[in-house]
Amino acid sequence: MRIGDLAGECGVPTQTIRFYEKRRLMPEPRRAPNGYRSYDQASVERVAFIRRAQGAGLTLAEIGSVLDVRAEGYAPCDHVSELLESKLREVEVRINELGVLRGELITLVERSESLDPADCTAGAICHILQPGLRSSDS
Amino acid sequence: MRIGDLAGECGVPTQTIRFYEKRRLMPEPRRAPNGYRSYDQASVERVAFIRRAQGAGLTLAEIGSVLDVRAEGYAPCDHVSELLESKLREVEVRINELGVLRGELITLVERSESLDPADCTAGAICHILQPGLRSSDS
DNA sequence: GTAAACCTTGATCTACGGTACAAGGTCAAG
DNA sequence: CTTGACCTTGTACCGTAGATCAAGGTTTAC
Repeated sequence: MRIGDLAGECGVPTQTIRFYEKRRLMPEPRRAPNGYRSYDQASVERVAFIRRAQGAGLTLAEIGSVLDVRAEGYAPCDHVSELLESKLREVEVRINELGVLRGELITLVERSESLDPADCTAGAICHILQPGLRSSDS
Repeated sequence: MRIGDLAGECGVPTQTIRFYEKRRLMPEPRRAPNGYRSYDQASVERVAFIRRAQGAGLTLAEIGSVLDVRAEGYAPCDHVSELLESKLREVEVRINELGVLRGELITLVERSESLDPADCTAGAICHILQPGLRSSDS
């Protein structure tokens, strides 16, 4: 199986396969006598794993660490669990941050509805975005 | 008032002031006879406005559009309202996306707790991240 | 008189995951 | 024998967003 076949089966461009190889996410493949990369079904599974892991929000570096553990002969489950839990916490932190921002935006939108543009002076640029919304202006 | 004074009062580096000028967020300032930039209280307010708008999640490009409207002599309130509402929708979309990801991560973490690492074969790399989680594998 | 602050232009950084050439080698069909 | 689809390597670039630094020169402040 040549690189184009693998790429086609996995739905990624051939360059991406080479890119993964350079980043050590894919092992150096066997080579046909003409120098062409030669892949098998395990390669398909490996690319698919990478894409699934990406879908779960893992970075390529994190996925690489999983593959390294597996390459050392250990089941990477504990490591994967940690990564997933850590990623989950990251996502929750981000959701909370965005929730705070959302609250501030709602406050601003409400303010904009209660203010008359005719009262907006050039010096302030726009009175919707005036100080006094946030409490911690230290 | 020189650039260092302005920067000090606003709590930003001097380079940032010049950067804002290059991006047309700050107007070209008057110059002292020696060529130094010369600022006044309006400049302080302007920088403060930019930082407040950033705090509300607006990009520098969006802030620039607000300042352009003001520069044309109009109160930018309607424009600011639209930006804030649009930003609010963006944030909510993002929160929802992250919520979906969060759900998937939780499913995976739960799965990892119910699976035995001893059952994890090398071929699959890690059985926690196996197909079958998502329904839309079209 | 020297250290700090200012001036200019232009390049580089962070982070992430690719994507696009360019110049050339290999191989089957017609 | 030539066209075209495939492959090889290496290098460079994209795009987002907001800075941040370097180099080389002038001016001010103490």
